[in-house]
Amino acid sequence: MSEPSIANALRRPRGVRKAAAPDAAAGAAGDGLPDTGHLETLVGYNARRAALSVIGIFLRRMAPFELRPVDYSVLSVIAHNPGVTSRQICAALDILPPNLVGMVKALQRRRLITRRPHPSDRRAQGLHLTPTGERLYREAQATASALEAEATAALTADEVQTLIALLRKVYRPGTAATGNGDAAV
Amino acid sequence: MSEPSIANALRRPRGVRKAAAPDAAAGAAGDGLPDTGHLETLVGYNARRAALSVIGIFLRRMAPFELRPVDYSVLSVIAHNPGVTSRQICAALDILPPNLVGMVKALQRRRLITRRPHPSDRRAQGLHLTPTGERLYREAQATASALEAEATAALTADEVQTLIALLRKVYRPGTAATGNGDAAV
DNA sequence: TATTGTTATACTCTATAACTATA
DNA sequence: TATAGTTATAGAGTATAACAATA
Repeated sequence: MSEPSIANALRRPRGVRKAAAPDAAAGAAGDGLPDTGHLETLVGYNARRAALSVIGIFLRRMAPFELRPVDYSVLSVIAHNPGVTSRQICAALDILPPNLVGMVKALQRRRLITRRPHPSDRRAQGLHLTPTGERLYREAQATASALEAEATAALTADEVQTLIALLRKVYRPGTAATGNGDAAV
Repeated sequence: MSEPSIANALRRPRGVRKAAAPDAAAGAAGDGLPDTGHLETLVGYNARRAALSVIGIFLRRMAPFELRPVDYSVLSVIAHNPGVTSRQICAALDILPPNLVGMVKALQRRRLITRRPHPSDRRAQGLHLTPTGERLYREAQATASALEAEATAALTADEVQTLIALLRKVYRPGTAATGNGDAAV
């Protein structure tokens, strides 16, 4: 109820360039950008900026589908796990149950997903993509791949794989991630 | 007023492990975690998770100083740019001016920073750390370094530098970042 | 006319409590 | 007693409009 939220602790930067100076007060106010050198040595700061950069591109490219990153994530989990329950999605994406309700409702209202009785638990309901949802998800997934390529245009394919592997070692220290997320190590 | 915010577009995941399955509906509800393999191939998803992981550690370790990431960033910019103006901080950290006002007020109320008339612009005021602010920032900076080491414990020093360089190439494609953020290339 | 800093405020996102139906 | 899903709501973060003082 009071803990500063982890997710909202991320700020959103736009175009910091390089403008180091021993004293920023010289000259008129608003001259050049102040030095952020120290912050740029921190993995947290750089990871946040990179994430927000990619998300900015995501929002722009996914706008035609009216899918925010979280909506795409939910659709993706349902697409690859037909019959998955809300509870499972919450656990996988770390969404709190009350906050997922509205998203599922909205996707259902758009006729992208349906809910069917769970085979063995009458409390739960399995989520599935509708044919419309499958079509839209297929296009969205292609767009996501294209957008990722755009976001990482400055990197080689090998560098992208290295980057992903290193990021996983940060947030999932146990797993010795080496590759593309399917097999290997 | 209506555009989905970029910063809040980041969600906060916690402990996704690996539990691929062709159909998640089998078994009782809430069995294992559904497959998130596709999402894990995306730089955006992984960067977000890594950033949130580091931020979680940051919040815990910085709690004694009562500094959120944004507060630490603001203090850091002031510390390394004495006399910097609010406007410059906003530009460097991409904070909107109305949202910085409260932070500056709070830091001032805690006697960590002071505001002095700007030498050449009577509209602006230069921000400076107080001796108290300098002491606290020094400790906070040491804690930030320690916390970064903790957050990247699974990586070698070289891997950390590689990771930072690659992240910079994502959010700052122009700059051929190679090293530690001070000099080089 | 443009900019710095500010107030007020609306909107979005995140988190907690509490309830129901079922296990 | 515990869990899936839900409602309601509190709290934190992000965004825009508009203003006074100064450039």
